[in-house]
Amino acid sequence: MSSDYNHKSIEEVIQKKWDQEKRYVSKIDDREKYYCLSMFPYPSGKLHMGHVRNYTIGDVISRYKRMKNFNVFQPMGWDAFGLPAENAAIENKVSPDEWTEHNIENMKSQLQSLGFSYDWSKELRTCDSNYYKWEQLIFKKFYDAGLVYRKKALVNWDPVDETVLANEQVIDGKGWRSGAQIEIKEIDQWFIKITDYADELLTSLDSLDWPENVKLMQRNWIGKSFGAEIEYKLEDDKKSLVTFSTRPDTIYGVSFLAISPNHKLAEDLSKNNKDIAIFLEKCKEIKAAEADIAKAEKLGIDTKLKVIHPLTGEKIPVWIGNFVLLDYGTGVVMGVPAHDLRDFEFAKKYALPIKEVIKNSGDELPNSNKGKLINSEKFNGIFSDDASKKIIQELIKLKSGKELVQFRLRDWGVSRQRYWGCPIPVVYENDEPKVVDENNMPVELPRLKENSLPIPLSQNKEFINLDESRYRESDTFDTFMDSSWYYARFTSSDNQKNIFDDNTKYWLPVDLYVGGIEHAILHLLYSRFFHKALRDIGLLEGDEPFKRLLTQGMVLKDGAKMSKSKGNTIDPQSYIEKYGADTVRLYMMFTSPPEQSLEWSESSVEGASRFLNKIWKLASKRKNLKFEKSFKFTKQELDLRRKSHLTLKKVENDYESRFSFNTAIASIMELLNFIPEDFKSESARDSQKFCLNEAILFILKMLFPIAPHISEYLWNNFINDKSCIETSWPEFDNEIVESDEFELVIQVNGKVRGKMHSNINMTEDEIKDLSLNIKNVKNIIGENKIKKIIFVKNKLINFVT
RNA sequence: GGGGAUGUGGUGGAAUUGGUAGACACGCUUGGCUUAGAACCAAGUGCCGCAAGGUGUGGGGGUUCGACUCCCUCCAUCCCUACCA
Repeated sequence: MSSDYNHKSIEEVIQKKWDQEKRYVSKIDDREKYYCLSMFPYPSGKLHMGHVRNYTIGDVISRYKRMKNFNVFQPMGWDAFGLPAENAAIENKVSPDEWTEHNIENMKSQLQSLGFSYDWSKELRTCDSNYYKWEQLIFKKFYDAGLVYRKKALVNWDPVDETVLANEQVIDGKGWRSGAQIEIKEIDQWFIKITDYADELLTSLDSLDWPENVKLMQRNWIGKSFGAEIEYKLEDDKKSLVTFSTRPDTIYGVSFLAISPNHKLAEDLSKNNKDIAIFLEKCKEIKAAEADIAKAEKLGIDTKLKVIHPLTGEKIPVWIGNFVLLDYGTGVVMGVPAHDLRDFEFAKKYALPIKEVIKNSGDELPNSNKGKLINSEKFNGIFSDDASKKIIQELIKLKSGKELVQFRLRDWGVSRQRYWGCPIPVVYENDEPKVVDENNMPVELPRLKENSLPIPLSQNKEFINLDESRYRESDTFDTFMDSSWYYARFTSSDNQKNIFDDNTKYWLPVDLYVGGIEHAILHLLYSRFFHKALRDIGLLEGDEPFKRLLTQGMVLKDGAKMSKSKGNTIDPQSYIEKYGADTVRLYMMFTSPPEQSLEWSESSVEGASRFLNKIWKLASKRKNLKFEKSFKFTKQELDLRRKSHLTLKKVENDYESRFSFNTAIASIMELLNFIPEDFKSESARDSQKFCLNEAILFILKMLFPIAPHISEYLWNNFINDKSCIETSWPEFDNEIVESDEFELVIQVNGKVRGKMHSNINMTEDEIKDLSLNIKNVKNIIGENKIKKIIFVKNKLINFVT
């Protein structure tokens, strides 16, 4: 064996071996299954550091689970539809499918060079008609189940390029290419009724082993709120405006109603009122994204209409407000300036009355706290919650309102006006939409003619026009549709006849899903919805797709997310070449815990490489020794054995329940540092050599999930039999781990004043006497009386004076 | 605007249940080896102080014998916000 650690040749040899053995092709067997999935990448061109981190975490856990005798399934594929392919086509004159194909090849070879244990036999890509024909079938089944409908919805329209823009393509209200002022336009689109499942999506979160913050985000996103629908009759008119409010207790504080600029009434009024028409035009300039609407200056215009307050009979003005969303509630807000910050600002700006109806001592206006009602006629003095109930009862009596549960969650608009996506399988016959028959699926995405730019399907006459009376839908699906069910299709991706099969039953649900925190809401919620809907259709079993979730933090450089526009990207490839896959993997796992963000540091990579070199030096020239009964261990030898077994125990816990790989690596490093120099020399006694070899054996096993190439290579050389490093995990010996000595901490008033080696069998009194005799402790206590002694067994004693 | 995180040495981070703050690593300093450098090896390294000791986990306040950890409050940074993936 060579004396230098040569990562290149080692990694090649080991990867070839895995390939020949087909080690990571998974089949159903008797062992407990473990489906470990990392979020598949969009094939943007090259792997970035976020991918490397994500996939290393998934691979470490997969390998560890394999050593623990689980039947592990870890597939990989490509989320291959999306906007960047179209952009690349426009910029570089390559067709989206060629560009995507090329990127996949490139990224696949990068993944392979990192030694991830994927079952490539199940690889899938969402842009294959073999994949998306099933997506079209799912759409049909959803349609048949009443989960699909058509509705007008808003899009960003670029009047110069004559195209719909994504939110990220709108910069400061202008189109990113044309620079034209974008408009908000309303067009017909397909929607999926995710709101039918709102309640279940909420309640079944409780059954999931997910990070609490992700569950909380989903709960808030679904946003179930209890409130009332309250009707305000328009003066001089039979019509009325209906508002939704979660705070009916503040109804006596209403000083205006605000309706959305997209509300039908607003549009009707604009026909005969120039000022309103101008105002609505102005509102159309604001980007449709929620954050932009919320940040924009709050503007309004008085419609001069008045409504009648259902309880007081007062006349209340109706305004149009640019901050009112049509999609949430009824598109009409009741303005209570005293108890809502937004309403307060609006009222101040337009000199509307502010009437306080909830009183808490010390609260300044505006405040949205609950409290006792004032200025509320017969409801005065009643507390908010109770008052809300009574007011709703009153409104019901007057036929002016009802109790209502409202969700913030909106139905999912899945239509996209793009080329590079899955065609929505619909044909219009005399303008009536009909979902395409299963026999006529897939509706294939038409290929581009050579050297032509991707045009939206709506402009592709050959594709669209079928005959005189029939034409195709020209929108494609949101790419979130593609990624909402891939976890299930992975299990049966080689089955051309059926969407799912027995393998699906065996492998699902995903036992661990690893991916970026940025997907906490949308992707994860859509997938959960898909799973439930597919269950109700009879295609899948179980209530949830992902049993356990690990959300990894971002990789940062100079405190910011790595991105091309900031020019702070680091290309993993050069590091893989220079230091090898094992070093890159080790670095990634060592630098910070998986859920935290990771700050890239150049020099720490070298540190990781140095550590592997040390392991190589220690292990490459040794052969394992079997335990001999004749060994009589010295204290120093026993100390090393204890350290080895303790480390094993800690690392197992870190892998198993905490996913705390950085601390696992730190303790392996500690063990390595702990080995006495003379144990390594040629002249060491056999019992010393045994203790050293035991440490090496453990180190190789513990390090394998993280740095598999070097560990397996050294293992094959070190161990005298033909055993495979990946098939077992060593067991620690509790008798060796336990020690009857510990270091006692002695405190005076909670401050450490001394330490002492103690035996676990010592009584509190013995410890007390010994501690009080320590010079420093004596000095600090001095003349003071000891009022109290806190004694924590096998840990500390604290004298309170 | 709403929602979710994070904040500890020069740097990445550790402290798992309220019980020794700074493990492990990077960097730096000094020394060894070397013609020189790289690599490697040894020692040191939160801050103030010669020392005794004091002080220290974003700021301020609180609970406790004891707080990075629990509570209140303020500040800063990052992520998501429904057409980026």
